[in-house]
Amino acid sequence: MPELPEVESVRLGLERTVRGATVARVDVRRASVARRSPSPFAFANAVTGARIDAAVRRGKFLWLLLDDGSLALSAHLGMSGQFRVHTDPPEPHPHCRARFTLSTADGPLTLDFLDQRTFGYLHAEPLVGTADGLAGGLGSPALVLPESVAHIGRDALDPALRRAAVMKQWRRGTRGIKQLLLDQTLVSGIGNIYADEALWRARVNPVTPASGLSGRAAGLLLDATQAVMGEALAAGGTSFDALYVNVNGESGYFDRSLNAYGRGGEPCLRCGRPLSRAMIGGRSTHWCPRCQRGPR
DNA sequence: AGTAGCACCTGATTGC
DNA sequence: TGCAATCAGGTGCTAC
Repeated sequence: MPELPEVESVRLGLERTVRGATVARVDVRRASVARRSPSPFAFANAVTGARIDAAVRRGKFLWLLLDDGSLALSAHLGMSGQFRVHTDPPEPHPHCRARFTLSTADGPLTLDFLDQRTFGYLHAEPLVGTADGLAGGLGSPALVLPESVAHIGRDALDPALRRAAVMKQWRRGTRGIKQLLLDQTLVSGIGNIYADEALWRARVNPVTPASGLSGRAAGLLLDATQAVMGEALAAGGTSFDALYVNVNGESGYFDRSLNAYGRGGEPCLRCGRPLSRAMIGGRSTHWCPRCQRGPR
């Protein structure tokens, strides 16, 4: 779930609460959470004793910079990951996959990584210099990213996102535009909810072959994507239930603003026609058959 | 090289 | 009531 606005809410929370703290102890409660590391012990050893300098994000990929950037503690929330911070730690929740005990100037702090569906992970890895996630262009500065994030494109709200390059990539593909929106190597951070919302807003049918999109339409779609995500971010993200919360366990309320996602059969808020719903590329997709006319 | 399909999981809900 | 099928906000590997 968590898409860019939700992950950004988590990043802000971590930045506020754990920046400057030192990792005193790591308890991996489910070995598979560290499956990208050689072993859970290797993961725990690598981060124990490290100081947290910053919380950084690209798209849905999140990492804590440790010890002046010598190491990244990467995290992906998958479908159901959460970070929760406690000053007075409860018994670990059944979905708690790892517990970090941090020491801070104000005393100990507990950071739990919860993940019901276990698609999320934690990883300790080096940072590598990369070219921009998007090819070409002049003067794109080398970026330092965790190894596992090196192939991910700039995120949709990154001011340095090269719009022209993204639109060109979109229009080159043979897949439907929805699948391209979800391709994290081109623009990152767009997930199934915001893809549907952006397409509805831009009045683009999800199965439109991307090659058939005019340059103007592609630009408007990118505008719509950024607008939707920006609004969701301002609202603290989208959540339908207790599965998606910030580090304090609070939910965002952008779900009140959804126009397409989850509204199959309900009237389009622009034209009143019932919205369609179907599986596209394995993901449930919602659109207005009148406002978002198909390619033919 | 680009793309479709599936695998990875748990839990809530729906339908028989 | 019980049990199976279906669905959920994501990514990455494999086989075409």
